[in-house]
Amino acid sequence: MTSNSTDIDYAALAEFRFALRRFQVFSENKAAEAGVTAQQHQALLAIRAAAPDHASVGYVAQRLIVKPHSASELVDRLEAQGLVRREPMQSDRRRALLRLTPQALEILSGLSAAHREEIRRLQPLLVEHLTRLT
Amino acid sequence: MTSNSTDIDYAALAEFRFALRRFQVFSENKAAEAGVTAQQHQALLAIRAAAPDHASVGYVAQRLIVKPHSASELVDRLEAQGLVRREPMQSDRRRALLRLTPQALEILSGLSAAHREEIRRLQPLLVEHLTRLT
DNA sequence: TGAATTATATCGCATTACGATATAATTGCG
DNA sequence: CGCAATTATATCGTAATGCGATATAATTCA
Repeated sequence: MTSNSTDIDYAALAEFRFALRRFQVFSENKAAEAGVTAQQHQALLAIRAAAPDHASVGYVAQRLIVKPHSASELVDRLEAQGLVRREPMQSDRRRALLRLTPQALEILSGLSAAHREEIRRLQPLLVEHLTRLT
Repeated sequence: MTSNSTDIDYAALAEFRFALRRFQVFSENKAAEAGVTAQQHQALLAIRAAAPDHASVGYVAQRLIVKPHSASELVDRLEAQGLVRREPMQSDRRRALLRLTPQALEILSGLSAAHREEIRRLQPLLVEHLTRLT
């Protein structure tokens, strides 16, 4: 019996998810080595990549796809670690403008370089999985 | 000033992570609609994709990259929901052979079809991000 | 101006993976 | 062969984190 396009290739799906999970574990481990959690790393990256003076708690919530109050708590923890500072935003005093400290910039630089290399390493595998599933 | 290969493209990294995060949220939502957590879905998929009679607690731990006792707890929860049964393994009585119930097979079938479609939809975007980072 | 909306924050809770530890079964070395 | 080491799984208490519900302050707009 031959397979057709409506058969589900569970093995291919499982392998794809395994590859994604390995990347996630790599990322968690690198973040931990740098002294932050994976979510904190993502927040630092989102803030760094935001347009100048556009990084706010709400912006972090949007980019990490978490509730605004969860982003607020995440930023609390980053602030407590000295990685982020909240400044009042001149244009809208409800919003907190988020700034990365030099320490955060250094951590993010190292993590980003490591991640870029890992993504380069995984790229062929991921593309192959994506192609197989398409 | 032009960029060189050692500059870090934070925006590209952030966009890639955002795309991955959207897929993760899609997956969590679909799993929740089907009455399971994302981890439970992954466990069902891993068990389904395993070689016949090779699915054990330890196998789930390997494929989900969690500690064996975490996999044991995950399987506890699946068993409590009637999605997995533990059978004693004839060849090694330390191991539990995991079997999916008909209900689990049905849930997994629906989730897998939805995920395959979403992966097809996201494929060009993910490949573009991967290419940009390479 | 006052009601509705938006942005952020606080509190208690539920979930879940983990470390430490335990137990049972299997393996392998002397 | 027999016991020590290893392997597989399970249990318990804990820590981390995102969420719902709720609160407060600032802004918008009818």
